[in-house]
Amino acid sequence: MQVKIKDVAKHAGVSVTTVSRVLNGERYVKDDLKAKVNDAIQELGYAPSQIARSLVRNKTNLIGVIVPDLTSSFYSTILSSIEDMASANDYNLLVCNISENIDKELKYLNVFQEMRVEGIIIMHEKINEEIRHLIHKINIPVIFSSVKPLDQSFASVIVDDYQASYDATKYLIELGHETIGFIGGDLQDITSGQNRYSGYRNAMADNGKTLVDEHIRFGDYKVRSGYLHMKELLSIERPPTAVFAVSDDMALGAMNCIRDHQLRVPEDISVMGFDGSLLTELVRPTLTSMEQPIQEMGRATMDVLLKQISGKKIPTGDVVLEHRLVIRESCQPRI
Amino acid sequence: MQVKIKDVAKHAGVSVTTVSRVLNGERYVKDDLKAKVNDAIQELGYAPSQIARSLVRNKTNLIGVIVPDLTSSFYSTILSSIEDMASANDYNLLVCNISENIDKELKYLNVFQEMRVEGIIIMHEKINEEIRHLIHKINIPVIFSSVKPLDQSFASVIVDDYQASYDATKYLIELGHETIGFIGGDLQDITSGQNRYSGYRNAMADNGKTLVDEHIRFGDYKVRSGYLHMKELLSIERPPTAVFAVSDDMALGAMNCIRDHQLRVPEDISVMGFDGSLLTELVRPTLTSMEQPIQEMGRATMDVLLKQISGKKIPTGDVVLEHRLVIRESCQPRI
DNA sequence: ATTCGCCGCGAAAACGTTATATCCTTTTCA
DNA sequence: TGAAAAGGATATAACGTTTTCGCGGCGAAT
Repeated sequence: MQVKIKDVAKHAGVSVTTVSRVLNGERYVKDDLKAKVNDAIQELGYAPSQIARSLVRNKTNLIGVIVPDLTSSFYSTILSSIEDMASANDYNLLVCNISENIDKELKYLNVFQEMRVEGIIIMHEKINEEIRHLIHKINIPVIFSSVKPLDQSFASVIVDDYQASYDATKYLIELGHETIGFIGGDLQDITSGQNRYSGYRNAMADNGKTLVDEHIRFGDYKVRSGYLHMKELLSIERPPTAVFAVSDDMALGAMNCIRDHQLRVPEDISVMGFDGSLLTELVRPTLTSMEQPIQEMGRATMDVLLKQISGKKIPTGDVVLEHRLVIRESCQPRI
Repeated sequence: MQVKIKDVAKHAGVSVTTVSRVLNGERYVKDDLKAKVNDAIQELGYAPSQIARSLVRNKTNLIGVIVPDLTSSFYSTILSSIEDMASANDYNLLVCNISENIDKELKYLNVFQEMRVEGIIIMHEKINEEIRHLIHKINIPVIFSSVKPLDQSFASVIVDDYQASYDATKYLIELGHETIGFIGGDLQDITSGQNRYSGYRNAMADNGKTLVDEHIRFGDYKVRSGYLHMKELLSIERPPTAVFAVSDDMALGAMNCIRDHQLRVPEDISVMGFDGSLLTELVRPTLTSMEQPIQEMGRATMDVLLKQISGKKIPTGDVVLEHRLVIRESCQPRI
């Protein structure tokens, strides 16, 4: 059986209350007693039970995180940054990896509620009515990181996806490309689906480029999806000279596909990514990408959440971070 | 304030005990009462407090995980697999990302103890005396995943790193390579440092290849490290015609370096990786690699840990999984 | 007809902490 | 000098559950 505060008290010859005082660094304990208590703690190897502590303090120092895919470079980087911030603020992370598994998400939201987590971070926006309702019901601060759900009542930390996509497309246009393929995300996603698509459309239209239906495809942000859609783009009569994929993973897939068709990036086709994940520097050619400040996104997420938890309501629901075009090797002027 | 079991009891007109019985699916509750209780739970939106439950049951359903680097494809894949198994067995994961930060590890081990986690998973082997001592002291089942520390008293799930490395090297030898560069890990690591190095050495010696000091280098498993060490290998007079890096990340770094020097993989230099991470299929050329069964490793880890937790002591401390050479494009016969 | 055992329920005692109330000292200050 | 304030310690009541125990009622077995 674990040693408990009572044992420490007995061993040190003081009351339980005094031990508790020493543990929590309160005043009103003389140094000699404090020393005796600390010795006892040391000797018995006592570690206070956070469970009991949480119960009486009504505070768990727990934060629940729902990640769509742990193995994705993008999400794991955000998570890593979130973990740093959490640890620095003495919060612990309960993580759930829902790989497209909607049931698991529902289950975990319940677990989070039962565990009395103080806040919840969600990194995807495909929330159905049931989940939306549940989130509202449980009355725990929730923040969306890197995505923004339709429901305006939820806080979120994002970039301006529309503008970022607009800027990325514009850059390709400025390089002289007349035809620019687009590999988008799920149109049911507002943030990364619709907004990025609109940005692309409007940049094209504003600059007098015609939108070709054949050049526009929608994937699921993953490498394989980028590969397959690129294959389709290459199969049409006059493939675009540049391709904008709304995730680095899909951009990588596209690059691989292009190479597998004996074409070169960027000489034959320029490829632009989105996210600024670690991948961009690991692949050859290095990937020009519309970068989200991933690290900062994690930090900002925790920042806002911690404020929500401590009761300081955030004035606006959204924190919009700056996107940044990082030019590497995968895009070049149209010759 | 949260609604509690007492409120449910009052609302349903029964005793607290009865509500608890319904919650835990015990017998001895008549159907009509059960229905009334369930209605009350529904109406009040009651979720039982795991905190209180844990306290009285002396069981938290929590498992602590210490990951060296969340952003690494290898670790995040193991973690993802561990999470799946945990979730399936109604366990929740408390994750800690220690990026070379030894203090953070110490801190988290304490947190794990205070949180009364039922088991701890550690994915690195650089544990110093203090940590070793602490782990022994806290008396919670601990298992090492993908690594095996010197201390034989700890359980672990690994591959036979020596043999895997031996086999990988032998494959390169069989391809006709006379000179094979080696980019190893930290020699202070038993599993991935020493064992893999010995495997390489012995495979070379057993097949009459001379070991060239200049061809042997030691990195830190990361992409950048592979790049830098490959640069050194390329700077010597007669670079090896094949290179074996003991992580896929380093192998990728090596490939990038080779390409940046206007050489081709595998035509000029063959590159062999280790791990079988997702990267292997994402890069071009695809990476031949000595694959660890990453998914299974996560599963086996949880499997053993759960048995340890339930008190069924595991006969042997180690579970050794099968490694497998997966031949892709990055290695070819020496011409 | 009495005992025995299972049902079906509730009251109350845990679980390991912190918070509250209380009590005795000692110090401070008018 | 006396009263109030502050310091130092304790006993006890929470916190929200599960578990133990006990107590009727009822059918079956003795």
